Amino acid sequence: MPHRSIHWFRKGLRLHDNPALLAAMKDCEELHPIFILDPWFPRNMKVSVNRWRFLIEALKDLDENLKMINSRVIAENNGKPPLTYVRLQTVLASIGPPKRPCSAPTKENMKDCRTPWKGSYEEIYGIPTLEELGQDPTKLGPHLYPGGESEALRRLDLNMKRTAWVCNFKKPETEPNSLTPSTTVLSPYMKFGCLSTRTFYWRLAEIYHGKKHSSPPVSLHGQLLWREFFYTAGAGIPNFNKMEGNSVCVQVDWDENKDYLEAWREARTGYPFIDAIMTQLRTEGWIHHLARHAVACFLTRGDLWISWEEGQKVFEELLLDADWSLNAGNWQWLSASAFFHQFFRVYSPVAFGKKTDKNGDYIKKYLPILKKFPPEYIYEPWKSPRSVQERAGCIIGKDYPKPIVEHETVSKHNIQRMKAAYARRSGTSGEQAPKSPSNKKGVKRKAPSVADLFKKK
DNA sequence: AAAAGCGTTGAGACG
DNA sequence: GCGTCTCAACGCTTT
Repeated sequence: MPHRSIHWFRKGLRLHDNPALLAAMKDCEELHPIFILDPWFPRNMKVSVNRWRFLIEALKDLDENLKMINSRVIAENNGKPPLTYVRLQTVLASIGPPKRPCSAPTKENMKDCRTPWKGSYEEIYGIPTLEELGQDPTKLGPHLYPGGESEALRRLDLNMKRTAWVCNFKKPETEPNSLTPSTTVLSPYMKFGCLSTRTFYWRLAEIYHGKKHSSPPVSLHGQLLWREFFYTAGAGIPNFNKMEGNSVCVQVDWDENKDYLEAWREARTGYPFIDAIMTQLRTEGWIHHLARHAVACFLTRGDLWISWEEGQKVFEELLLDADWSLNAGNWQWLSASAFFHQFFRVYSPVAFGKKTDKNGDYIKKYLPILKKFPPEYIYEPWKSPRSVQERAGCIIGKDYPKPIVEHETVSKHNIQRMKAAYARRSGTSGEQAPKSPSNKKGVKRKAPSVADLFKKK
């Protein structure tokens, strides 16, 4: 049976002739090789610097050798995670497609296998209710995406039935503000592993077979590759969910602005498109990818100049599909901190939504207070004459906030601030993509490293 | 219109 | 003549 294992390296600091390590890897889907450097040791045992050097070298060598047999993508790219999608595709082309999924276990598989089950099982190990978890069920939003494998497979089937839609799928052409999702919303199921990536991949491959179909990066296959793209980045780049100590992340002098951050999080920026998206996020737990673009750009480089790490926290809390690497990676992308560098391309919180929803029906759905505004003012209600606001039963500044910033002004200013941040990056002599990723000094970590644990005390 | 950086490519230096 | 390295130019970037 597939399982996870921990291999505790104590004295056998080697890969060769290591039966315990081999046994740990057998049918193992997740291996955690560990060595315990007990801080007690240096405090209580006198060990010469020569011996320490020997141990450190042994651990480094072990670490390198373990990496060699792991992380195939990253290894294929000379030990560095691919920083562009094209590069990832090149690497994947040499690795080939993923393995076929294995079939689900049946009663037959369980024939000779017992599950010890006592009467008190439910009571002791049963799944807790929301109340028992300290959650308030009255705060629940609409139940649009029920959890679980059964729903995942049902949803997959439903989507895969539309073969023409699947073959023509181009992500940038789907709509961020349609009233029902314009994409599959399989991401929460992927995040929790209710749906296997390989199952999804091969279902698509079967549908594509012999037909004309879209390709990565915009196709559905392409979406799965984006996931791999950020997974390799998240696995291979230290401090990937932070700006500081993150080698691919542009160091930006973000503001701390509690009021702006709260306004953004609580859907009262005064920009209906932004606030509608943030409302959908809070109530339903899923928003379209391009809607994420719009609010992420607004929070960071576009308008509010607040660190992407703050946005990351809010998404982590509210998104059903929040996935560590994808969340960190996409926030860096949208804030032009990494992967994407054309910071002068700023989403307009007014114009962007209009492209696919002239009427503002999406805004009216999530911000019903604005529903009586005519289409020409729905994206910019503060521009409407008083009489229009009265007729709509919504006075701007009283019933719905005025814009907290003036987009035209702040976005221009922020582009200049981005430009300065990039100039500092290339200007400061040191940090220019070091040759080997291992030899970067001066990198500060926030999480305590092993070394930190040995410093002081 | 231009703003940036990644990765590739091709030319040239070097051994 | 050949392989390796360095450098600058260029094309591309999910909207």
